[in-house]
Formats: sequence, structure tokens, C-alpha cells
Amino acid sequence: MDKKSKIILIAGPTASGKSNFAIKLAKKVDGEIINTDSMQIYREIKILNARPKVKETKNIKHYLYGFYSVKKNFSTGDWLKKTIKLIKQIHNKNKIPILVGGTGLYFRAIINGLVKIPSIPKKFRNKIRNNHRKIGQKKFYNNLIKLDPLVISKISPNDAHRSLRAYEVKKYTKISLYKWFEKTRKNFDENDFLKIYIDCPRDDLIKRINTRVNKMISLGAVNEVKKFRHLKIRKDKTSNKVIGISEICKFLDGEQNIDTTKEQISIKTRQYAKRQRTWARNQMIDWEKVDYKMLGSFLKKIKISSLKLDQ
RNA sequence: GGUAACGUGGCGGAAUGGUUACGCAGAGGAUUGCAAAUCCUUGUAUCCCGGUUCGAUUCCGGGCGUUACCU
Repeated sequence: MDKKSKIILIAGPTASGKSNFAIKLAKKVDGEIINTDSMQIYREIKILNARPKVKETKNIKHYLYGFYSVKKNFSTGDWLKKTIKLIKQIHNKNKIPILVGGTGLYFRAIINGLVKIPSIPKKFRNKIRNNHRKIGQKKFYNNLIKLDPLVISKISPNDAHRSLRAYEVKKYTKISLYKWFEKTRKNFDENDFLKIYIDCPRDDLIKRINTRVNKMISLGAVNEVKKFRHLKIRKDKTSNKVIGISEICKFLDGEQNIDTTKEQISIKTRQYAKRQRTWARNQMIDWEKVDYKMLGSFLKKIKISSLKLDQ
């Protein structure tokens, strides 16, 4: 078998200039780009996600962008499976895979692996969720710790999200979620990655976010949400959570003016950016941190030879 | 100019003669198949000057400010 290359990982808070940098890097090292963002996958949401425009991609192949319907749910596992496959394909073409995005969990999955827990049948899952809705989080949690005492120290009694997951896994597989976690295996070696985190100081980021929000509105974000609404997506679908949708809906319903709406979108976005930075500070300790202003000189320093791996 | 009401953290907003709720924003943290989600923790305030009182943000007087109405 011939040589394969490292996998380049580019993370960073929203609006830090990741996508742009990835394109430049791909051009330099002959790479192809894979989306690592849980919301960029949706076909029908383009403006609010700040998806790279085709004419800006400079003929660099982009995968997993806007390929999935907002009507369906997507998961970390789905992403990981597709991404591993794509990495192989790109390697076979002797090109370099570049993963770019803002979803810390996806990066963790590609680096540390994700346990293969049997997928929970829809009916089974919905039954549990309906029950949760009926009895409320408090009672649900009490049932959960009876079913699986291991979660007590792991999940906050108020965390509905994780409670549901732990419950369905234990109930369906008869094995605790936390027992499953112990079986996690990595898909790659530590040395297979070049991990880059783009950082941007808070004040600069706020300015960039505000500019971006204004741009989104002038590009037609309101219309995008109008169309999205016509699809009548069920409220429990993940796509509803794209920042801007619920805010613009309030505007469309006449509950607030456009300035308030913009402000709300900015606030939500910087809260998201804050969580991304917290994740990076504590979960991406060994990543190479690059200031967003230094990306130009950083790009020059990257040598293609250093990306090659002998197999 | 007169009368009245009000003046509480960055903002909104309770309460009280003796530990200043709470919400939002901000900060820190968690994060294994919904993650742009979900959850945890958290700093900072009673307009100013006097008086009454053991003790005033609260009661009284004055000042300043805001708002409403009147002239």
C-alpha cells in the first residue's frame, strides 16, 4: 500500500474564518474539505449557516455541506460513518482530507472514536420521549436512576437530554450507557491528525458576529426562514435549532422588530461561540492554537512533506 | 414655576427597621449517536446630605434627577 497523509482538523469558534482558511490550505496542499459542523449539513438552510458559496470554494471539493434534508434527524454517529468513508476515499486519491467546522463533539468522535451502540428503533425511542413528556424530567430521572444507578454521578437531574439518552440505551440494550463508553475504540492513531484551532479574541469575535448577522439579513435570511416554515418541519427536528430560525419566526409573527431580532441572533451566536471556546480551552488542549490574524503566516509554515505518513 | 409619583446591580424587576429575591445579559465549567443542543456554578446594586434609631435601602427633612399632570 502506498503512503497516506495526515488528516487535518480545523476547529474554531463561529465566525473566526475557518472555512476561508480551509480553502486556502486545501489549495496549497491539494486537499479536500469535509464539513464538521452539525448544522451546515442542511440543504435548505444556507444563509443562516453561512455555508461557503460555490464560487468561493475555488474548485476545492467540499463534502457533507447542504446535503441533508431539514426534515430528517442526523446524529454524530451518522456523521462519523460518512466521514471515515470519505477520508479513505480522499486518501485513495492521494489527497489530503481537511475537516473543518465548529462542532466539538464531532471532532472528539473522529479523534477518540464513538462506541457502536445498537441504534434504538424509532418506535422505542418515541415511546420513551412521550413518556418523558408526560411524567416530566423529575420523575423520569428518578426512574432512570432506578433503571441505571451508574448515571447518578454523571448526569444532572435537570439534564433532560442526557437522561433520555441514558434511559433508552439501558432500556434497549440492557447495558448502561457508561458501560458502553468503556468499550470505546479509536479509529485512528494520535499521529494521524494535524489539529489546528483558530482563536479569535472575544471583542473581535463580537464585531465579526454582528457584521455577519447584518449580512445574513441583507442576503435574505428572513425569506429563508419563511420557506423553512412552509415545510412545516416538526418541532423536535434538530434543524429547528439553527440559530436565527426561532428569532426570525418571532419577527415574522410580528412579535418584534428587525433590530431586536438581529440583536437576539447576535446574542445567541456569541453564547454559542463562548461554549465553543470553553470546549477548546478544556477539551482541545493539545491542539495547535493559531490567532485568526496569523493565519496567513501560519499557512506559509505548513509543509506538505510534514503531512505525509509512511504506512 | 406648582403638585404628585418614583429613584434598587449592565438592563428589567421584587422585598424589607437587622441574611438585598428573581429574570435577562456577562463570566467560569460540563459535554460519547439531538451538540448552533442540553445542563451546572457564579461576581456586581438600594441617587446624595442630614435626622430618628442599638441598627435605615426601608421612617422623617432637605438636595439632585426622572416622569406625569397643572400653570
